[in-house]
Amino acid sequence: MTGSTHSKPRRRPSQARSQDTVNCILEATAHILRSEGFRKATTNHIAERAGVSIGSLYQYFPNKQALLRALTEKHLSEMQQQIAVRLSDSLSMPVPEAIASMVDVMLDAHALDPALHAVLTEHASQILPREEQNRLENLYTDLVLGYLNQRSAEICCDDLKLASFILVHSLETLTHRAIASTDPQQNEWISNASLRRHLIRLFTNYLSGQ
Amino acid sequence: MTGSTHSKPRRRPSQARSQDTVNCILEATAHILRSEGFRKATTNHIAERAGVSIGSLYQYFPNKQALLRALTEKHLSEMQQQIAVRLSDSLSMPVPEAIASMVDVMLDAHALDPALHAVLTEHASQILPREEQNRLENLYTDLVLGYLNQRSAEICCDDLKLASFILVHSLETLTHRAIASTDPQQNEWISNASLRRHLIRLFTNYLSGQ
Amino acid sequence: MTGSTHSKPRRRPSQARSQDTVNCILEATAHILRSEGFRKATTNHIAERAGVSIGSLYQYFPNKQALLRALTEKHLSEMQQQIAVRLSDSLSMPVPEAIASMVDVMLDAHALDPALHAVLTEHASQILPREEQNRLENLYTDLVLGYLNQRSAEICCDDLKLASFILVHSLETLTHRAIASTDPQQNEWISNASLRRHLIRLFTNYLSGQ
Amino acid sequence: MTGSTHSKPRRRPSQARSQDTVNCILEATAHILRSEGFRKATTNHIAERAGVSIGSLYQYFPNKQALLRALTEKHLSEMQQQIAVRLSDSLSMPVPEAIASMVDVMLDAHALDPALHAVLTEHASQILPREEQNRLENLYTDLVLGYLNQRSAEICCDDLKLASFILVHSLETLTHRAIASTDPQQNEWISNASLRRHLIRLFTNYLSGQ
DNA sequence: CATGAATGAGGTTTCATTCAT
DNA sequence: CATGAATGAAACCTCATTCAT
Repeated sequence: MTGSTHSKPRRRPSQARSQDTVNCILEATAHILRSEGFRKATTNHIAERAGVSIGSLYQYFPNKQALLRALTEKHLSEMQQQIAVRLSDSLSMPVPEAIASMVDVMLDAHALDPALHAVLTEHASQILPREEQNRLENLYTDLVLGYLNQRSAEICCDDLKLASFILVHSLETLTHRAIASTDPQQNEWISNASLRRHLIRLFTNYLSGQ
Repeated sequence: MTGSTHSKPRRRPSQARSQDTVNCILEATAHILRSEGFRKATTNHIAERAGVSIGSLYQYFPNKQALLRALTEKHLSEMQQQIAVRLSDSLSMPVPEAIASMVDVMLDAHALDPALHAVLTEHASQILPREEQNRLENLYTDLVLGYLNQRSAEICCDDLKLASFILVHSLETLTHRAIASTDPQQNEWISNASLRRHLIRLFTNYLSGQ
Repeated sequence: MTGSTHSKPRRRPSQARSQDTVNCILEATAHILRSEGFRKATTNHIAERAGVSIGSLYQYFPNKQALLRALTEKHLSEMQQQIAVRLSDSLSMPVPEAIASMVDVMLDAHALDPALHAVLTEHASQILPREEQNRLENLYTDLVLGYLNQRSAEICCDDLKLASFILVHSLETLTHRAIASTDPQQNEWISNASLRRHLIRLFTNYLSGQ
Repeated sequence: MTGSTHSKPRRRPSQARSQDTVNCILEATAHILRSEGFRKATTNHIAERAGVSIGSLYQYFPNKQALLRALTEKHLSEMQQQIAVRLSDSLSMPVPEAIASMVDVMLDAHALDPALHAVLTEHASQILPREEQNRLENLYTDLVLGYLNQRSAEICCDDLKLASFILVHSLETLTHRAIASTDPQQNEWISNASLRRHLIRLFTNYLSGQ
């Protein structure tokens, strides 16, 4: 029984320490971005907060950009993992259910780490090359476009590409702004339940409207 | 006789020159932001481009933040001037026309200086304190909310505040992304005309839908 | 009497200060290179020794390379100024006198700032791009080659290009090593007079030999 | 029975492996110096290329200087081995043959590993203390001086020490520059055969000239 | 002895800001 | 008021070296 399911203690010790350090650095970066903002995320500050020397940071990340990129990719891939699985389910549903599902998925995904998401999104242009930014955007619009094409019979729309653009971006912005807003006043009055209801209506009426 | 030709130039000579210098600096800042990006907008570079000494720049603006703030406020107030006048007209129209008008106003406003608008928006958090950002946001949502309240009879909606939030933010994002996007592929397929039509339908169906 | 010959006090004050600073930085660099070596010539150390802030150093030189390049060019141009004038005189003399003159010129030129010359020569590859190094080398070989071609009747040699290569490089190395050597033992026994005599004989016999 | 086949491999197992590691590190250093230059020769890079850990490198060399010194000494001793044997033969010949032989020896020695020789020579001051550099230089000059003293009857020269200085240094520089030059233009036109002929004439005429 | 993760002093460079002229 | 030379804190990053495993 070499491969029992409950333990992975045999990983090589050196690599375990490395992975710890890497995680430590990434988590420190995330923490600083969340609580102190982009400008305070200097490599020295990150290393200090991670409890490692500046040299260690540069052992694992060739430069600051790469560190931020790695964090962004990790964060986005965590969101995507959530999203991809559930979205593929949605894509077999009829329009109203599919929209409801999409909204739910998006709300949940943004609830994962809203503060970090806000900072990373806001500074995307300084972290990722435009090409990569577009790739990420198209990832969703293409997914939705595929779905809309499939269901075009139920949809009253002359430009499905534009429709997916509108759906994805307004959904993204509205969930983002509603959840990530650190303004206590706003957070208060936007309940997830009613936001959900409104978003569903916004999109349903848009696609199926007369 | 509002403008006698011979007396005006002599009035407040120093103040006029001051205003010139200030405008010069602001325009240089805007130009650099548009064409070279946020990172290249150093105070020295701005002063050089404006044709004034760095010392003069600091004569008129206590620090870089203040300069960026002033530019942002100028830009937003120019947009608002356009918007406010025409929006107040819209506010007396019935829902469908009002929405069409709002969309038009927004599209026009963003067409004013899209590149500058993109940069300022993206770096808002580094320019304005959150408080000020919220103030600007509420400026629109409150305006729209006021209108929706006035027309609540024609609207099928249980939370007009949330509705105005949704309207303002998705309108803002979608026009912004559609216009300011520098991705040639996207610019190509999003025609203003069809975007306009879709936005109108999105919001009309949302508010008046069953 | 605005232009009296004994004073130049009207130069613009700002530019005078700048030039002072630049000279100060260059001299500090030269001093450190001479007395502490290439490795100790850090930008911070240079600025400190020059009595200016590190910021000032970078106001006048975009980077360390440029500073070293400027110093090298200044040094070489000072040497060349000496050399060029006198060498052009030599080029009209018959072979034996021309060689004697060339040796003298070289000895004098290297006596200008031997320690600095040694360091700059040794690290040329880190200061100048190879292309520039070659350009400097060819400057002399071409000059000598031109002379040899002109006097080819008096010279017993089948390959004047190779001859000029040999002349220039051994002259350069031998004067350089003899003068710049900081080993007191060697400096002692190589008198300029006898070195001069030997070099002249070395080259005269080479060119006019049977 | 000097080489029994079955016993040798077992002798000093650790020391043999040590020597292997040391050679490996030295060869890696040489390779990097030759192909990537002095600046890229970092201890970590060397260790990686040698296939040993950075810790092991420091097991065998107390610091980077010592490593470079060891490599330099190894390289020079390999050159010297070639030179010493053949030069001692030359020293019994009459002047013209001796000079021809010296030139040949030098050309061959420099052809051994010209790229490495170039790098080590250029950075000698950062590798060896001046004292050691002088020791190496004198090694040759003293050898040649000894020969010249022995043959002083055939030589027309008033200062044999200076003569050996001139011989050794110009021979060294000219072979070095002719061979190690990476400038394709120069490499092309300097054929070893004609360089050899010219060097022989240069030195022969110098020593035996009227 | 081997390993390689970790260290941190110190290098280069930037840029908002000040202040003597 | 205008100028622009000067400032220096602070950012990013390197690499020789150490030391726990």
